[in-house]
Amino acid sequence: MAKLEAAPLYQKVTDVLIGRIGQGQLAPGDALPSEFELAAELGVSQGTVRKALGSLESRRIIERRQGRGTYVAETTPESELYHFYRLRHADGSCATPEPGTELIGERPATGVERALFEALRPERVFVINRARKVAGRIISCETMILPAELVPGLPDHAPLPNALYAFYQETYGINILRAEEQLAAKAAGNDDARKLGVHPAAPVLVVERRGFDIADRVVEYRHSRYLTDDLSYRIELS
Amino acid sequence: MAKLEAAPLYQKVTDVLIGRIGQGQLAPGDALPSEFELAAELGVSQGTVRKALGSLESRRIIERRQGRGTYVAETTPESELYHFYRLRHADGSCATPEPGTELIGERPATGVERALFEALRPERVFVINRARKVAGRIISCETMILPAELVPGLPDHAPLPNALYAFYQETYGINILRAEEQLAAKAAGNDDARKLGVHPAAPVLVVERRGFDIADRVVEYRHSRYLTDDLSYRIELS
DNA sequence: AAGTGGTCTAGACCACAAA
DNA sequence: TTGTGGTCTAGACCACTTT
Repeated sequence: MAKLEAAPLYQKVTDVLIGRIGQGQLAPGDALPSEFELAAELGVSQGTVRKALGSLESRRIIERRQGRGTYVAETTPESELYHFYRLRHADGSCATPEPGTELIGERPATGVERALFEALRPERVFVINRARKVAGRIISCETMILPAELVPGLPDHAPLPNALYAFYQETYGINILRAEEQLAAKAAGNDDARKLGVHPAAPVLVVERRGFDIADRVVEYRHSRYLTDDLSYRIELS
Repeated sequence: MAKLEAAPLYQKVTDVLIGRIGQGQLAPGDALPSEFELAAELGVSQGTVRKALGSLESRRIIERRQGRGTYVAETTPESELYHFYRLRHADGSCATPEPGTELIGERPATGVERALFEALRPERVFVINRARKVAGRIISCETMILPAELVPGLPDHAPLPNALYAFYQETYGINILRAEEQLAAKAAGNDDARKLGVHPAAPVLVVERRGFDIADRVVEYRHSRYLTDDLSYRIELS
């Protein structure tokens, strides 16, 4: 016999809900139907719906509050800052960034970029270059690259807010749920040294990030260079 | 009325099992009783035991295999290498390290160290200094500090194996489940430059790590310096 | 065939939030 | 008071592994 019905029921429920959220049928902040309503609608028991909702909650796609209901997760500037923004002072407190310079451009995607955004294979990309300060001193310069069709009219929103991921979500319904990063210590080099106001041989922390959306597609590539003389990049491995 | 019975039943079941594993009553590799046996023994339903086991599995404290049973997780050198060892080649493959120099010492704990290992407040600590190579070239030097009472007779095991966390577990029953890290790019400085064979101004990736055991106590402090000219430190944020 | 974990159901009761 | 999610139970059946 061929192997049919391989996926468990709760997985199908999960997929249905991810589909609705991904398509914008359920927007961030919206309430989901109650467990019993979903169960009736999808023809499964409440326990099965619960298991699916639990899985979505653990992936921070939804939020559940006893007595209130279940809601599509919103990326608030505060929560975003603490999830993917890792820069901290020596005492462990968040090194809140201030806006510096910003530059937004559009150009055709290179072959490398089309391979990177393989699920979307964009013709064109937007490129954001920006620098940020902490306590008045420039501490980072970053380059963000996004498929143009995902974020139409991006330059119209300049200057972009500090918490970019919350902005992507509010404006374009793009929800970055996880990221893969490669870190290295490098000499600044001439360009970055000028932007950061340091010597070209000064060590900088170079972070390459790929940001993945709800469907696990790469939707943002980010190349950041940080000055970590007084700050550190704090992460947790588990 | 005072707030009693605050913790849900499955949480208590989880705690009981963590206790048994933490005390060595159940050692890595051991099979747990079946769900029904645990349920009968603890006076709860099988579903409640399942929820507790699911929580332990998601924290990688146990492993469950359909048809086989439930086992206390073993940190194999392979799995450890990929969980907490983050160094990768440019193509994404694991940069398998080779042994370099190694030096183990013992000394009284400083005040800072007693504060760091606050749950244990050790009188003495072991200090491991070692360098490692990739493709014949020294790429890291690391300092590990552990409370002496946790790892008695540590120097007798020299030279220590490459996968230290698996060694801690097999030899001392210490299971490091998660870690917090602070990363920064710094100039090598004279000492590290000599150890790593680079110029004192060369950029190195400095990683400070606190390793937490099953009871969420800090059991290892690690200070690593990596050369990231050809390698990168790869992590996932979620 | 026997025993294990994996899925699914149905229903009870509790805790919390809002009207 | 009503409706929501949170906990807990009891039992059915399935899938996998070992004997």
